Amino acid sequence: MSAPPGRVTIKDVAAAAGVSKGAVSLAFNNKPGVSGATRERIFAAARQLGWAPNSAARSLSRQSVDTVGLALCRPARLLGLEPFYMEFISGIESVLAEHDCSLLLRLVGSLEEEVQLQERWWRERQVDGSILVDFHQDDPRIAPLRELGLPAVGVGHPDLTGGFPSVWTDDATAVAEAVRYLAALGHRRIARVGGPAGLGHSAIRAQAFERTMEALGLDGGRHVETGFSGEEGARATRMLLLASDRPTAIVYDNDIMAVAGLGVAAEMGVAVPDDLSLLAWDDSQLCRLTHPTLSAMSHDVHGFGAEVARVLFDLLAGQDVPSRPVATPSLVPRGSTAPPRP
Amino acid sequence: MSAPPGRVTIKDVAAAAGVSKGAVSLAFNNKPGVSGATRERIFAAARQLGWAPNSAARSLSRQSVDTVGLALCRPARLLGLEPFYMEFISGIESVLAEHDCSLLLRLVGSLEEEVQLQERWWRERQVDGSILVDFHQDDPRIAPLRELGLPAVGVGHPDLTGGFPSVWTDDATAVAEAVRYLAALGHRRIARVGGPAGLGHSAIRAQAFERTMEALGLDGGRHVETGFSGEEGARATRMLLLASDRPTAIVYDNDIMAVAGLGVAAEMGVAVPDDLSLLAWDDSQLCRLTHPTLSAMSHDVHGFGAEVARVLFDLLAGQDVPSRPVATPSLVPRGSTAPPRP
DNA sequence: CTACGTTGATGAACCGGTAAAGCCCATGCC
DNA sequence: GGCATGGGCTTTACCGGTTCATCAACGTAG
Repeated sequence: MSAPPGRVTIKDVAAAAGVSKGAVSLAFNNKPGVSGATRERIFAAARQLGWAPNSAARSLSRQSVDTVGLALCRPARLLGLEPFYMEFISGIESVLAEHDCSLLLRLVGSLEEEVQLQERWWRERQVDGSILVDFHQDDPRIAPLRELGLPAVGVGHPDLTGGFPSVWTDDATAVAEAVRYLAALGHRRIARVGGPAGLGHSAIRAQAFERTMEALGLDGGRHVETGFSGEEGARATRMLLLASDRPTAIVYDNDIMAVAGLGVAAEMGVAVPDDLSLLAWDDSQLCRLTHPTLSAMSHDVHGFGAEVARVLFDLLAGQDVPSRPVATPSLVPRGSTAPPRP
Repeated sequence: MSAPPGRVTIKDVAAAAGVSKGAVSLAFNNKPGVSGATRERIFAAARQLGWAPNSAARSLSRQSVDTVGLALCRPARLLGLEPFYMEFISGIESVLAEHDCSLLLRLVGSLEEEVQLQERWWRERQVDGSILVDFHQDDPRIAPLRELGLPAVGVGHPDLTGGFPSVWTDDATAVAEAVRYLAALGHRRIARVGGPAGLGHSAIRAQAFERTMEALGLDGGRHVETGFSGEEGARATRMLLLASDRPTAIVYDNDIMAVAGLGVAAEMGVAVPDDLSLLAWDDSQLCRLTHPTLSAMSHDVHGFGAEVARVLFDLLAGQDVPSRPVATPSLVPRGSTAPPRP
């Protein structure tokens, strides 16, 4: 017999290497107190028995679980479509992996449900900390989770994250850039199709949009606040295009809605970009697949996620973590924007 | 003082309720041996102290962690685009949640890396079992993971999953339906843009495609095996459309490539569906956003994920689990398919 | 009145690691 | 030679639950 299959523990390894379990623990955690030779024997024994330290036991004595939580609160149908999240998650994971840390992911139906979940995660010590996304204005998660003492970093402007250290993109500046660009092309009637009104970054973008339009002396740009789904984007676009003084340019809050907008324009026989310019947000590969290709406000979503994870680690390490912005999204002009036809 | 903040354990609850920790444990696990009155006192104490059982401690003695693993092995950029996975994951989670079980998700770069990861997960008992997806022919994960004794369910045809109980869609039948439909419309030159050749289900679909074409007496349909990305789909489409006897219909292996194909057709001035019919796979919202809308082989991806999770639970419960198919994808005709122009 | 079965609860032994204190021996130094 | 030093390893006490053998108290049947 070699491996007593199934249940090999540190004790077996210790026995096989002829040392105490303390020594095995030291060796496996790269701590001083074991000679090179012994260390070798221990590793050899472990390898042969196929042993790795039991994570539950380790968490129990270490008082940390090397896991962080992320709850996403949008209908799955939407999430699947938004290239943003997978990319973001992959960025998070790239950093977690360096620390041998895992991501606990959960899709929830409402913010209240998320609060429940985060409370359980934290009370049961299933996570060392969490990442909070999609802040609403006066977000209902803030109070209970702060009181709980959950270590968490917020993704969103510091004004929104209510004291949780945050990582954010400067959407206001990006919106201004987008509008100025369209205005420079000669557009006067610029519209915006945004996400849900309650969502913090929607509000920020909406305000920046208004302000920039005003600053440029353009009449109150119309904006429609809707969901993030393609269907809603399509409906909003249809509405805008049916109005008497239809806009000559539309800025969308994500890329899926922009794709939908493109579809609607085609369906209505409105030429893009000649009769209508479209500008997407959260540039993903999708923007390069359509015809015409979609101009977009592009940013490094993977890097964004990675930065969030880094901040969380700093926080967990007990550091005093200041909120910090990541690079501002920048305009990538493609085929869907052009000067309006005179 | 009420809550000694941070570290309230079962002992504190027991003390507060005036019982032993054993009693608290019994109460919280709904086991007999505590009277109704005591049970009440215990719950009251726990609620007041904000206590929930520490998951590490519980896993340690229970010998199970209520967590299952899922590793996805495609570049993040792709994953984000494929609506399939998020939907699939959400299906998995809907069932896991019922069992208070969590999903450990990880993106990996190669199958070898996945093997490493699964080994670690299992050896360290971070998971009770795993879900394996994207089987290749002669998949290199099978041997090591079977030897390891990892409880896992495979997503894919039983021929591919090498002894792991599997849940699968009958792609061969679906492909046949797709081809027959196009043939019935009058198409003679039908092409297929498939996923990577190594991928098991690509091979199955490819073979079914060939066979059906043959059975219908159509000349060897051309098919291109490529990646799953939009860019690759676009390139493949361009290639097909530039050939001397260009196809009048193309079947894609996912929806993102079909969208890309639509873009290419537009760019090349090929009218869809008049000059070219397109048929997507893995129907998602995306297919309804384009113009024309995309006909697709549609299936219930959420339900698929849920079924996979159910099978895994059965397996973990020690049942003997037979492989089972879920519903075959079925054709949803939309605007991108029509009889070829004479 | 004793024997017996139940119910409600306790205490101690685990689960499989980590961490800190302790022990032994070789060395260095005065 | 005596004594501090420290490397190498063992011992032991946790971590916070679950589980099981045990026991007291309280009917209830014989």
